[in-house]
Amino acid sequence: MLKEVRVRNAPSPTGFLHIGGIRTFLYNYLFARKNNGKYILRIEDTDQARLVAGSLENIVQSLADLGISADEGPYWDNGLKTRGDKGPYVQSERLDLYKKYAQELVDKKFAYYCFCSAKRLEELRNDQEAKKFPPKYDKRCLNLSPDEIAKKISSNESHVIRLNVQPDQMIEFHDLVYGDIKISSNEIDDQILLKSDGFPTYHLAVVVDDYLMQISHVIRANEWIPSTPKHILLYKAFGWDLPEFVHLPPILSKKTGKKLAKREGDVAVAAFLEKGYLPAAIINFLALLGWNPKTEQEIFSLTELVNEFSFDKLHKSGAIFDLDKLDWFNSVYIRKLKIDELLVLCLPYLIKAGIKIDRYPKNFIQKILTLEQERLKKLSEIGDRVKYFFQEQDYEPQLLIWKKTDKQTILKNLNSLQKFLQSLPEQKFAEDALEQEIKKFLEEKNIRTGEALWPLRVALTGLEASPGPFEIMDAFGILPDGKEIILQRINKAIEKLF
RNA sequence: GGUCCCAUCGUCUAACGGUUAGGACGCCAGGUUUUCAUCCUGGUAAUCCGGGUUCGAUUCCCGGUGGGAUCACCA
Repeated sequence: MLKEVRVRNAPSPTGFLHIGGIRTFLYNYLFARKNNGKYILRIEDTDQARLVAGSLENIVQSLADLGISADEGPYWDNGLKTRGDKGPYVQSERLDLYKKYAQELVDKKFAYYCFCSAKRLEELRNDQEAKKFPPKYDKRCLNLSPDEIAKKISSNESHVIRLNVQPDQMIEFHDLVYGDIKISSNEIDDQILLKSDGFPTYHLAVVVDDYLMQISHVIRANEWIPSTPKHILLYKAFGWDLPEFVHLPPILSKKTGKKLAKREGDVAVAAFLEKGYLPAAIINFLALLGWNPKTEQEIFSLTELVNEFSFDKLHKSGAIFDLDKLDWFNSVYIRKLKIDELLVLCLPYLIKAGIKIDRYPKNFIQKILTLEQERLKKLSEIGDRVKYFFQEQDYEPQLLIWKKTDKQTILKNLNSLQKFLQSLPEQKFAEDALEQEIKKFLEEKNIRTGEALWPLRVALTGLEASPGPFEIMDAFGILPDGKEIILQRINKAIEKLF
C-alpha cells in the first residue's frame, strides 16, 4: 500500500518571503494536491540570533495572498492561526523532543558531547584551510572519558552534541529529480546537532520533525543535496525509514547568474504584489521555471497545474528569473480580468495616485479602466495611465502636429472639429455616438482622418500614446460636464498653436 | 581548493537514437489602425568542445571546458 503523501515547507522567520523561494512552496503544494496528500507548514526558528520580528506573519500572509495555504501548521485567516494534530509546528516549541533524540544518539554512540571552544574551532579551521584541507572537526572530544564528560557537564561547561561520522562509508541516495547521488562520509563533518543554547541545528530538527510529522517526500532546494547524507546518517542511526528526496534546481538572478538572493533588491513576494503582479500570474510564471508539462500550453490555472504536475517533468538545471516574461504573464492575466475584478484590484492604486474616485460615477471609472486594461503590464501603472482623465496634462504644442502636416491645417481642423462638437447635443456625447458623427463630418468636409484625429487625441490627453479619441470622448461623455471638458481641452490646444 | 550537481536560441523550454531542432518571452519587420496597446503574418536566434558507441547522436558513454551549489553552535 502506498504511503499517504505528506509534504512540508519549512521556512525560517528570518525575513520576508522572497520570490524565488515561492517556487519551492508551490511545487510542494502542487504535489500534495495532485496526490490528495497533506501540505504542511513548519516554522524553523532554531536560530534565535537571526529571528526577525514580523517575518512569520509576512511569510504566512504572502503565501495566503498567493492562494497557498497549509493543511497543517500556521495559516492565515484574518490573522495568524494554526491547525493540525502533529504540532507544535514551530520548532522553538519542540526543544524537549530534540534533546531527547539527541540524547538517544549519544547513548547509542552515534553522537557525542563536545566542549571545544569557539576559539579552538576557529584555529583548527584556519589551520586546515592553510593546508588546503576541507575544514572538519578533529573528533578530539570523542576521546573524553565518561568521567570527564560527567564532570564537565556538572560544572556547567558549555557544550554541544556532535554527530559521530564513521569514515570511509559510501552514502548513497536516490533523488526523484537528480537520480542516484553518492557522497563519501569522509566529506562529512561531525556536524553539531544540538547547540550550546539547547536549540537543535537544522540537521537534527529537520530529521526529527520530518519523521514525527510523517513526511513522505522531502522537497527542497538543491542547495541541500550536500547535507542530505548527514540526514541519512541520522535516519539510519535512529532506525527510521527514509523519506523520498526531491531536490529542486535553483532560480537564478538575471544579473548575477547566481542563486536569486534576498539582498538583491525588491525580491519580496509582498513587493511584487504591491507592484500589481497578480497572484495567478506569479504562480503561472514560477511554475514554468524548471518545470514544463511538455505541451505548448503556456497559461495554466492553479487547478491545471495541480492536474499536470509531476516530478519527472522537472528540470535539473537552474532557471534565470526573467522579469520580461513575468510582465507578459501579468499582462495576459490582467486582460483576462472582468471589469469589476479589475476595478477592485485597481482601486488602491487609483487612490494612491490621488484620484478622488468617489467624485465620479462608477461606470466612468469602469470605462477608463477598460480602455487601459490591454495596455497594463502591472496594476501599479494605472494611476499614471489614467490621470489625464482627471486632470489636464501639459504638453508641447509640437505634439499636436501629425507627421508632416503643417500647423495651419491642424489648427483649421481643430477649429472645425470644435465648432462641430459644439453644435452637437449633449445627448450624443452620452450615447457613444461621436465616432460615427465625427467620421461622417470629416468625410463631408474632406478632412483626412490623421490630420484631425491625431491632434484631437493629443488635445484630449496631452500624450504621445493613449487610447483613441473616440474611446476617450465616450468616457468623458459619461460625465455630466463631459462635453464641456472636451471642448475646453480642444480650446487649450488651439491656444497652444497660436 | 575538496565534494556534489548541471549544460538546446539572449531568456523559459520541446524533440521513443532518425524532425527543415518545435513553441513561448524579448527583439525586428509587415498588416489592421488617427498614436499606443491588443490582434494577425513573417523574421532573427541554439544543441559548449573533443573523443567514442551506432548505419545514424541534441539524445547513450568517457574526457575537457564552462556554470552553479556546498564545505558554520545559518537555515
